[in-house]
Amino acid sequence: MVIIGFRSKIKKTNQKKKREPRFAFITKSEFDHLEDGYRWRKYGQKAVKNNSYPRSYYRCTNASCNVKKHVERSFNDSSIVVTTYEGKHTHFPSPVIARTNLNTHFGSSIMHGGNYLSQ
DNA sequence: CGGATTTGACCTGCGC
DNA sequence: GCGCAGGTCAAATCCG
Repeated sequence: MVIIGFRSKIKKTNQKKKREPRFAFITKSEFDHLEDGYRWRKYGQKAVKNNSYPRSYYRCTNASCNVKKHVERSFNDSSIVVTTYEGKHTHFPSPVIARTNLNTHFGSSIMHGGNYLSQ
């Protein structure tokens, strides 16, 4: 029996063609999945050496949205997670527009609006 | 039934 | 040239 569904996907070696700006946010929450107005789908998880906690990779579920989100736990405070957004939302915020009310529930979330992440 | 999630395996790039 | 690390995708599975 031959192996079906083999990885025969042709990927362009141009992966490093464009450098998208990255924005890092510090969010205080013990939950990795925070509702920021969009729906995220986890597509991978890898452990980081600097941190003893695994890093989660999320991607926007919208077809017109090519935004990626990386969620990593803080090394000193396991209650703090570092959310890094990569790319920009090119679609109208509507997937979770009704969930905006839920966003109010996250009053404990602090956002250090600072793009201290230098590319 | 659909959507979302999980884990494993594979690929690429870089360093020495 | 080879090895290592990091990153991503696919398929299968589960829940509401």
